[in-house]
Amino acid sequence: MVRKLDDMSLAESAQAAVGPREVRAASGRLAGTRALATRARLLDCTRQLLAGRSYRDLTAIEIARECGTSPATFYQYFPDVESAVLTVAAELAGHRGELSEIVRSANWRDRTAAETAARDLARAFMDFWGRHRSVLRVIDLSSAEGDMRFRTLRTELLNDVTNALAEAIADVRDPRRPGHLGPGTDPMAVAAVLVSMLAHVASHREGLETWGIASADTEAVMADIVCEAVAGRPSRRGS
Amino acid sequence: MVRKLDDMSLAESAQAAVGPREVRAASGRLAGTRALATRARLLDCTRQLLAGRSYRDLTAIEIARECGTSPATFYQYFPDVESAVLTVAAELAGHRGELSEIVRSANWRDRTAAETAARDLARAFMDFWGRHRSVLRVIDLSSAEGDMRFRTLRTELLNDVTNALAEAIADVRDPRRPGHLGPGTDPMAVAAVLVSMLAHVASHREGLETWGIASADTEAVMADIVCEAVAGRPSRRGS
DNA sequence: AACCGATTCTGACAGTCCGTCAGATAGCTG
DNA sequence: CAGCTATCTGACGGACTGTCAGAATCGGTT
Repeated sequence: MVRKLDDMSLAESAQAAVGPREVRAASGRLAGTRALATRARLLDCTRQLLAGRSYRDLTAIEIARECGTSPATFYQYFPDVESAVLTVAAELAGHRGELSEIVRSANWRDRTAAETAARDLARAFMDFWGRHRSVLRVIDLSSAEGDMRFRTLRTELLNDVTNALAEAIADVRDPRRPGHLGPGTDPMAVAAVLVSMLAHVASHREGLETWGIASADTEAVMADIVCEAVAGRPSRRGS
Repeated sequence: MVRKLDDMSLAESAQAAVGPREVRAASGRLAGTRALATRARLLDCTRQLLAGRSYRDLTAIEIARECGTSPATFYQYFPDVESAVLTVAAELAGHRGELSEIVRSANWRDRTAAETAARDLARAFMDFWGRHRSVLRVIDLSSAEGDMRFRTLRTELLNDVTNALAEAIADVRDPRRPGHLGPGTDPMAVAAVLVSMLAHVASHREGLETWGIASADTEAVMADIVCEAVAGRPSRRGS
């Protein structure tokens, strides 16, 4: 019996010995070095191909070929292409701190600091999406299609920033400062909407540019909107 | 020679007799009633299946089966599954007025009217996405993947609203009214970001609800943000 | 250095889907 | 009903899926 390694990836950490969950044959053994290397190579190829082919056309055979191994080997490690992609996606969750850190470390009560933080946040989203766009696209589609594995992952990924923003909003909100979104609005809803905006614009940056809208502009606009929503608008400023 | 009908769909209108563009055999003839009916039936099934299966698993054979016809028939009308979906998607472009109308018919200089319009717009996005989510998802993915056919379509779909918003923004902008996004910001960029936000939140409504954020709240938040960005914020209001 | 057991990989196969013919069927006209 | 044309489909070669049983490889042992 060969134990499938699929679920290992979802929690690369401690609980590698979760449940037997034997999918193929005998022996509940862990993976050796060679196996781990092969698996990693397969994941690399998956990531790489995903950046080129369309998700719909990504095929198990092609991944195996690109990796210089046989299709059977692929199936040794992943039950299907989706799972391999899910695993690649799961690796992104490790970087989730990058974004929330920016939010948490800023003092949103100070106008100038807030403006800088908002700008940094927008830029960070652009960066992050730029580096991982192909994978993030798939996460988005699959989670929108209702696949809970991807939806959980997406939540995990964005949870941090969203929470951080919600906290900042709740923290800054002050009856004496005018200009916030209505006091009745749920900070979490505001945060979620902001994150959605950042994510989507980042994801379609290329399209917007094709259409004649410079990234620098969208970045600035997003920063403004974030800043307003979180820190509120000072009574005078714009033109 | 049988003429492929694929491109017909992209411009159901006048130019049905575009170019010969014979893909299969002889005779550059137009489709008869029966053919049109079959094609329409195939499109219906495509739409319907897309709502259930995941895009990745949507297969030509399945569409044909669902439709009670043979796979060969499917290929008579569409070169591949993608094209069928593209055609289904193209039909949505016909509804693009729904959204822009809301923007155009409102008087954004009047605060109350602007608030109502923004709210209506948010609701309209939610509605529209609710009705066509499965197709819109695919448009999003494919255009993000760089497929120009889908990207053009997406642009066509959102162009109207975006332009309308940009016009509204430019129109309302007035040096004496404080509270707008920086005067240097490109109205088009602002509009594009707003539309992105609306679209993405609408597309992930379900996910947000699962996560405990009520649609009514997100709707309100989006409306607020749109209103601010377009009409500017009055010097006093929130708590 | 030759052997052994466990680990890892792969050739080969049955099943399904893709995409394309040539030819069968159905509809219209006289 | 004959004849013509538009429309549909059976059937095929080729590709991908998913699963074996057995081959290749590795680490350790004598």
